[in-house]
Amino acid sequence: MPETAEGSWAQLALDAVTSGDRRAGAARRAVIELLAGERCCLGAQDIADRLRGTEHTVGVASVYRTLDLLSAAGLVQRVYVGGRALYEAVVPGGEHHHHAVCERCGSLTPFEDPALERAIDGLADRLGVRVQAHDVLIRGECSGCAGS
Amino acid sequence: MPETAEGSWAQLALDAVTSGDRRAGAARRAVIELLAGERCCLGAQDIADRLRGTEHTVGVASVYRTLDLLSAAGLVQRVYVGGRALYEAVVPGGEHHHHAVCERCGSLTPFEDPALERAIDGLADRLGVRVQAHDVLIRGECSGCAGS
DNA sequence: GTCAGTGCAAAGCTTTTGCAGCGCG
DNA sequence: CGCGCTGCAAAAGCTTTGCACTGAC
Repeated sequence: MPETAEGSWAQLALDAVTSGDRRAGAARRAVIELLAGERCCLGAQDIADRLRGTEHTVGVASVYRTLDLLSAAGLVQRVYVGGRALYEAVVPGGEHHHHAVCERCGSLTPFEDPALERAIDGLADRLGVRVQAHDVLIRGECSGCAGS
Repeated sequence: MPETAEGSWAQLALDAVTSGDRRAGAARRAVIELLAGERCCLGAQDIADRLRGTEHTVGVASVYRTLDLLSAAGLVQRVYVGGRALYEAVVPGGEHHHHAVCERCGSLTPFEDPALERAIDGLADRLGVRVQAHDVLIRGECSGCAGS
């Protein structure tokens, strides 16, 4: 989904996955294509299931292996919610967002907040750690569920 | 570990666990006692293992059941790191902190930051969600590992 | 032609559930 | 002395690993 000046996320992902002596098989291409066209987080099993009926069935193992590769390259963000891992395409160095999960209906809402990012940046110095990444998860009730 | 004016966290936990028609068996007492004397996060399996050699062996199932109870009462905080759940005693309404995990050595460092809390509070209004809780996890390299 | 990638199936882990018996209140 | 709690073991998920085979380069 996200576009950059140099090319689409899908292109970046393909590059990452074919760098070195790596090769781009059908499974990797299929996973990347699906992820590129998706706006919300997906679980590994979801990805395999969605690909099952299409031109090429992809095994769960290949999904995990591809996601590991992309995650290491900083091209997918791993979000743990409710003990499960969800994956989402992100452009490294680009805008980055977090999620609010509704405890009632389970819906996931993405959001971004500069003040939050600033607070975390400031923290890095104070703690004396080299921050590579950070995850924020808000848990509560979404506007739809709060009314009932 | 945390103390309040009304009593220790252990007492609060015991109260929570015996409210209504609930009873405090040996397993619940043992888990609460262990958690009360621990300053860092523990996994469910860790808790069961530590209790194995003591006066009373506690089954993993009882550990999970006790943790669920305490979690629902807001007396333990669940932290997902690396796909596993870790548990930690917290005083509801008291100071509350988050964690930085070192990607190199796996060490977990607690921290608190008012600016971060303010940013999240401000977010609640803007998003239109009723925020019940929030998790923040910083991933990077701790000061010890960053040098090498 | 070589060797990385792939799907399937089996294994590994964490967490949940079922159950007979124990023991708290 | 009833009913909730407990430990054990089995089950249920999610994720990883092993392996023979396919197919990219």
